[in-house]
Amino acid sequence: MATPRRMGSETSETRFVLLDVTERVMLEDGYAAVSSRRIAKEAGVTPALVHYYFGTLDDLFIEVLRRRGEQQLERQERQLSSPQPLRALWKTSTDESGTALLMEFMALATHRKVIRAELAAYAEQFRKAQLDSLRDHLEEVGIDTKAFPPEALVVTLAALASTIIMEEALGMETGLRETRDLVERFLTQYEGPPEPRVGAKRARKPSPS
Amino acid sequence: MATPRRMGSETSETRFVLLDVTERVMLEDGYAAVSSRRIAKEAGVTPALVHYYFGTLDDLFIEVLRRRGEQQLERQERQLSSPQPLRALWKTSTDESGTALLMEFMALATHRKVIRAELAAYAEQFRKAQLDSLRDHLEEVGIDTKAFPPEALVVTLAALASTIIMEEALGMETGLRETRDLVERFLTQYEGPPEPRVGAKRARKPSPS
DNA sequence: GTCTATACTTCGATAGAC
DNA sequence: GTCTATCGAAGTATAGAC
Repeated sequence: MATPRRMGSETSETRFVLLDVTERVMLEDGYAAVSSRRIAKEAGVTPALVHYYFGTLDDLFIEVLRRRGEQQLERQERQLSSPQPLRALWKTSTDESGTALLMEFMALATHRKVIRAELAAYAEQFRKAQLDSLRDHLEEVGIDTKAFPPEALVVTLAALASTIIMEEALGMETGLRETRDLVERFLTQYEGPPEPRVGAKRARKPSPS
Repeated sequence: MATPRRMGSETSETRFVLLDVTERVMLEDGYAAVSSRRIAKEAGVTPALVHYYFGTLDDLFIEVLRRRGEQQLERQERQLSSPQPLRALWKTSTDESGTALLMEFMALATHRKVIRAELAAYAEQFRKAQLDSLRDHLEEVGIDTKAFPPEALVVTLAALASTIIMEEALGMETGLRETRDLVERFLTQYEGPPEPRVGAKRARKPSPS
C-alpha cells in the first residue's frame, strides 16, 4: 500500500500550531466550529494546509484526541501512585477544561464512527489503569468491595465528576453542593483529609530579601 | 412591540413536521447536522419555510427543547407518584433516545447562550420536582438522609444513568455492568423488587379464541 | 516538504411573488 | 400562508506550482 497522499512531517511546527488551535476552538465554540477555514485563519495559514497535514477533519480530530490522551494517561499514572490516589483522581476528573474537551469528543463520537472507536479505546485504557492501581488500595483503606466493587466505584466517581462540572457550566445549582460534599466526606473517610502533595509549592509568605 | 417578522401559526401541521424532523436529525447525525436546507428537505418543504416558522435555527432548537421538556415533565410527574418512584425515575433516566437528545442539547448549550438558559431552566425544574416528591419517600423507605441527602441522591442517580447510557453507546464495557448491578441492589433494598405497574399489560399467553 | 490557487458544495437568511 | 429566487459567506477537498 503506497502513501495515498502527500502529508506534512510529524515534527512540523505548523502541525503543532494547528493541533493547539483546534483544541482551543473545540473548547471555545465546540467541535462544530472546527473547519479548515476557521482553524487555518486562527493559525495564520491557508485552509489547504490543514488538509495537507491531516487529510480530513476527522483525522485532525483524532490527532488532537491522541495527543491529549497520551498526556492524560501519563498524568493519571502519576496520580494513581500518589498517597491519596482517589483524591488525586477526583481532582483531575473535576478539571473543567479536561471535562469540556472530553464532552466535545463524546458528542462528536456519537456520530462519527472512526472517532468513536478511538475515544472508546482510550477511555477503556484509562479505566483499566485505574482499576489496576486502585483494587489493592481500596481493600487496604477498608472499603467494602463486595458491596461496592472497584469497577462500580471508578464509574461512579467519573460519572459524578463529569456531571457536576457539566451542570455547573450550564448554570445549574440544585444538588451540586450536596453531591460535592458527599464525595468529599467519602474521600476523607477512606483517605483522610487532603494533604499537600510532596514537593508541592508552599504558600509563600512575604519575607524580607 | 409589533411582530418583528411574519411567522407561521403555532398549530400548523408543517410546523409539527419540522419539529419532528429536527429531533430525528439531531438524534441521527447530531445538532451540527441541523440546517434549514437539511430539515426542509427531509420534511418535504422549502428551506425558506424553516425560517418562516422559526426565525433562526436557535429558535428552532429551543422549540424542540420546549416541546420535549413539557412532555418529559408530565411523564416524570406520573412516575414520581407511582409506588416505586426511584425505580420509575431510573427507568426513564436510562432511556437511550432521551439521554441522547439531552446530550445533544448539552453540547449545544455549552456554546449557545440562549439555549443554555433554556436548558438549565428545564433541568432545574426537573430536579426540583424530583426533590419535592422524593424527600418524604426517602425517609419512609429508611434511607439515611443525613449521610445521603436527597439532593445528592437525585444528582447521583442522574449522573449514573446518563454516564452508563453514554458509555454503552460509545461501545465501552469496563465497570458498566457492576454499576448497573449496584443501582439495582440499591433500588431493591429500598423499594423492593421491580413490580409490574398497575394497569400494565400482562404477558399474553396464547389462548384459543 | 510546503503552500497557492481553485473547484465545487452547502450554509443562513431575506425580499418579494403568488 | 407558502414558495421562488437569490446573496454573500463559509464549507471540504484536491491539483499542481514552488
